[in-house]
Amino acid sequence: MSTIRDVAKLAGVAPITVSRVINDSDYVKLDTRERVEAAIEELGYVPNMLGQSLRSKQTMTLAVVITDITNPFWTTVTRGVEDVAQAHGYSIILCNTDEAEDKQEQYLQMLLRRRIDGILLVPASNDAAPVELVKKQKIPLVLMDRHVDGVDVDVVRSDTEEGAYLITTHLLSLGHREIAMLAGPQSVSTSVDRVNGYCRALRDAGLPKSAEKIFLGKFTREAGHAMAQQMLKKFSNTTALVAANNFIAIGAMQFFSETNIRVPEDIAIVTVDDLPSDFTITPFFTVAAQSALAIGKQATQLLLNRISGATDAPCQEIVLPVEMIIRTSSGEKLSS
Amino acid sequence: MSTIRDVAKLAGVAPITVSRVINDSDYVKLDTRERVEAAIEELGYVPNMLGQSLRSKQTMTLAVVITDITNPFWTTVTRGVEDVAQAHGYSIILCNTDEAEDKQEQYLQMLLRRRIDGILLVPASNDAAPVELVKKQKIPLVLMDRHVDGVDVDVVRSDTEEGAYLITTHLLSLGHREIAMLAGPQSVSTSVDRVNGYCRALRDAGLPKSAEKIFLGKFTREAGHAMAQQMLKKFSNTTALVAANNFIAIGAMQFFSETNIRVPEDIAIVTVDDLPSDFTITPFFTVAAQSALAIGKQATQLLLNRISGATDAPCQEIVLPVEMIIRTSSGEKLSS
DNA sequence: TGCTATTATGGTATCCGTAACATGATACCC
DNA sequence: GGGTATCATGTTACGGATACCATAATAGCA
Repeated sequence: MSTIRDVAKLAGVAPITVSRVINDSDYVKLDTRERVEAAIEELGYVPNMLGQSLRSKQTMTLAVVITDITNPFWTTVTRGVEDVAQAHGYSIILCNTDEAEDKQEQYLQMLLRRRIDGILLVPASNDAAPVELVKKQKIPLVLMDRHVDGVDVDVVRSDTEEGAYLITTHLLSLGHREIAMLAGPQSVSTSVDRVNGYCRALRDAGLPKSAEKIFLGKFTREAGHAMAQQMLKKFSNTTALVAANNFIAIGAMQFFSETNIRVPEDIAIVTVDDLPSDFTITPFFTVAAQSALAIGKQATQLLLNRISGATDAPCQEIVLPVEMIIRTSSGEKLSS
Repeated sequence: MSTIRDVAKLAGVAPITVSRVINDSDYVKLDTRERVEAAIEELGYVPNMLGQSLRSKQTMTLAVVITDITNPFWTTVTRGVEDVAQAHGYSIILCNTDEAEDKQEQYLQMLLRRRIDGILLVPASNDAAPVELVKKQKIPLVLMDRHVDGVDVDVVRSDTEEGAYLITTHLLSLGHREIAMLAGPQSVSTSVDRVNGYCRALRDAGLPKSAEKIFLGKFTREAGHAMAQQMLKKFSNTTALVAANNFIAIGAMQFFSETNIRVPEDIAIVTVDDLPSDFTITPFFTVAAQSALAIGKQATQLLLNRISGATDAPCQEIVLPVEMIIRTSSGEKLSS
């Protein structure tokens, strides 16, 4: 693969002149420019970005560190990131942590070595250490979807507490009183926030004691299945269910379907996070929908502002609104 | 951000000694090593991979060029790529072409500038030019899912022709005779292959003339919706439908649901590509399922072999088997 | 003609890490 | 003691592109 010097030699000029032609950065006589361009063409020369980056201290690369690209929510977030990044000439490196802190740590170290221009991180846990690690190296960082306690850092997320509040309140308004919650892990802020929203709704309805039917697990279909089973065993009088995300809801649905429990007739379900409409024939779940695309786009925009120095305001937390969409899974108003 | 020279100065050694410590590459006295490590710690030194890459001519980076990360099929392919890449110490750069040739071209140029070690490409079209572009620069390249005519290049894909054949034959075995096909674009090999599988099945059943009910569109829900509408207008006696992918199937389903046409009672549907089980409560479609994960993994493995020089065999085409899964959308055996 | 402004091009050093080679010190053996 | 093998560290140059400074040629103007 040829270098700028090869091109220079062939065109009979100095390397710097070739550089000027490539970057349109300075005076070059038309005749010289044409000779250089011919040489570039002849050699199939492609500028080496490594050299450029070493000099300019810019890699034009952002990293997206998410938990799992297989999850349509992160997929959509990533898409938002990619769109904005690409429009500004940045490429993105993709990292799946699988919610594992050691994998996350490993990835972050690697990203620092790569001199990435900025990182978009969905923290695997509430631990501040990884955030500190990145901040110490002065690499711009924006958290997506989840916040981390005790660190000053930019965050772009949805108002997921409000989302859980809305859907729980909806169940209450339909007459439900025995409402269980199937949540995610305690180490993840979105899980905690959703539990809080659920509790607040019950408190506001004067039913603080009901808020004991909380099950902690993971944000997965398997966990939803298992938690639904436990829940029914422990609280058989439950008439409605708040799932902390769509996978939990689907897992629970599968359990109910296996045990011939009808939804919403026997038990009503609401959940946070919609399923992408492209994958569903008839949308079924009553949900608190958040815009994954907006999270990705806004986070990237903020990150790019930090990188360019356009925004030097103190760290901010951007909280996007959620929207409740009422469908069939929450059922009708209870008659009794 | 500190450099190897800063560390060397602080530890009172030459830069190369620091390099030796970092890479464990040569003799270093224990006492010196400790001094260097202390200096690294104190400065928070992180080696700059740009310098390393410039020297070693390896970026330890692969690119995944797919059409849309929002599509669960590509998502799973990407996941397979990431898993294998990560296990071998490679990072991946993600590119969405949206099936647009100009976007693809732009991305490929950028990847060449970045001196990526290898590219995993889902070609946006049948055009050989982009493949030639990459091959000219001697960058290892493996195509995924789709093949391109007239170029010698590695390909890893599913036997999608056979998949379409299987599901069409299944419809025939149920007694259907008026079977339409809703296909993707003509410029994409998987679309053409699936049409061919459909035609072969009809030919084998002695119904060559039936193979005229072919509609070409895109691999999207919207296109599926539109094609289903056209199809019924043109051939109202159709009793069964072969969709070229799951999005088309879902779009068609939505159209039928809007117009009160029952599936499978009024019209049976089969499709290529399963929906990820995590997103579905009760799987509905009879499908020819391919393993997206396997495509990603195998393609990456092959690419890494090419990069390391382990495989210097001529270009190969790896065709993975598909599996038919019979569910409700194809219905029962026709009584008449 | 002489002077400054603009245009056009090149030399050298630098970004950061490491390969290649060189040197020096210690250990070991006959 | 002299010679070789191993250990330990350093010097120099290079990978590819470009910022900075320098130089030279042309243009413009009094």
